[in-house]
Amino acid sequence: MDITLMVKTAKTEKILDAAQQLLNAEGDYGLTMRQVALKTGMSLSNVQYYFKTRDDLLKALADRYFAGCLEELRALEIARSQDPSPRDLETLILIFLKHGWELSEMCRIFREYWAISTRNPAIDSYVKDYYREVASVLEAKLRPMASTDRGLSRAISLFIPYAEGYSITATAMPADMDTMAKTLADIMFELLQEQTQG
Amino acid sequence: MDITLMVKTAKTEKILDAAQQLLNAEGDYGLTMRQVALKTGMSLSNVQYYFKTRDDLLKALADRYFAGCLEELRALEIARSQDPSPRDLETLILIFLKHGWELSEMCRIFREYWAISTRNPAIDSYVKDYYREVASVLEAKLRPMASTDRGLSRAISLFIPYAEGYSITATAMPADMDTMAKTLADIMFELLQEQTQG
DNA sequence: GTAAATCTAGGTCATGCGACCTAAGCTGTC
DNA sequence: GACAGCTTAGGTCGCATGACCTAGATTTAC
Repeated sequence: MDITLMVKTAKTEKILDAAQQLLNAEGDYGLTMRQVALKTGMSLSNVQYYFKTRDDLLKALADRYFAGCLEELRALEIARSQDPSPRDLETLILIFLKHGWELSEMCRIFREYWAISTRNPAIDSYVKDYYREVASVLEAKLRPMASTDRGLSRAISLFIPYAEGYSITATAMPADMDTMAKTLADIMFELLQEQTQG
Repeated sequence: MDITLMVKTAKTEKILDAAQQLLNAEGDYGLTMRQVALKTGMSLSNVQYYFKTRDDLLKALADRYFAGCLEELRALEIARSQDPSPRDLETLILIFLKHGWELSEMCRIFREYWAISTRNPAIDSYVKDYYREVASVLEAKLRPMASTDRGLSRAISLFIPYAEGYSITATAMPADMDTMAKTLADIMFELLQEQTQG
């Protein structure tokens, strides 16, 4: 086994971990090569040995981060009762909404990427691909419950934007989280069950 | 009439205009006192005379910006036909979704504020107040179509997060804008028309 | 007309940044 | 055990930033 590669990987991961913490706590411009060096206990030039430029680091971090989020999403199981009901969806929906309500680390980091992607084509591409993949994964998960592709497609195209937007607006909306989880579950269930084109 | 005040207001507005352009084009950290000075043709210290610190400028800009957005929203009229139908809502919904699809200047600037608000309590407060006011304005506009407060509240708590999230995910979703506008109009109409508690 | 306020300009300061360069130390190979 | 490639450290460079200071110009008030 190649020890060198292990060490290299370990250091790289250590740098990315520190970078992620900084992005979460200090934002885009709080993530500097020097702060990463400080946080990892490495010298600046050593960090720069593994990531030649800040942009390289930013891209590698985005790559790893989005991949991790997708893995987490893929691991999510949807409870399926014998008799399909909106309840099956509610649990899934609540997981997403809770993230947003608590402004989890994930939400904070995504806010940064949304802003960065506005001016960084590489990151923009990562973000776009990420959401496409989220849609694809959810599509696969919900397909067993869906009567038509059209209903499935609409249910997903409703849910993903809602969940992302919820993480921004949650605490300012009149209806509370449980109410909205139920509401959304009912709506999505209906979309998934639709038999004819409306 | 107080000429001094007029001049002061004019310069202040000029600075805020430049700051807004910078925030839109270059993001949070592209908005520097020096760049504002350059853009307005003023000296750095003159800009700093009107806004002592960068943070003051950022807060004043947010204040003006959100107020402007709300004014725009209040000016929006909802077409009401004799016979209420989802169509009445669709036009309104499309206005919001188009902003997101085209990643308008407004969307870009909001992305910055979402990120900034994560680490700046003053801006966070502006953002929260803004969305509360958006909810309140929409509530007033849609109330004539609503049968129950509960339905109204849920319709709004569905729409606002969706619209914000749509500006992020739009181009990655399987269903297109027109389809989703129709879908959302139907859903909101149903929520507004609901007679009994679900 | 003069004194006070408002406004404008120029300059300086310490700080932090990314990129780059050079020279060591380490490690595994032949 | 020598050599080559990978790894680490220290230092420097030019640049941009926000905050601050001082002084001069302009306007307003009395």
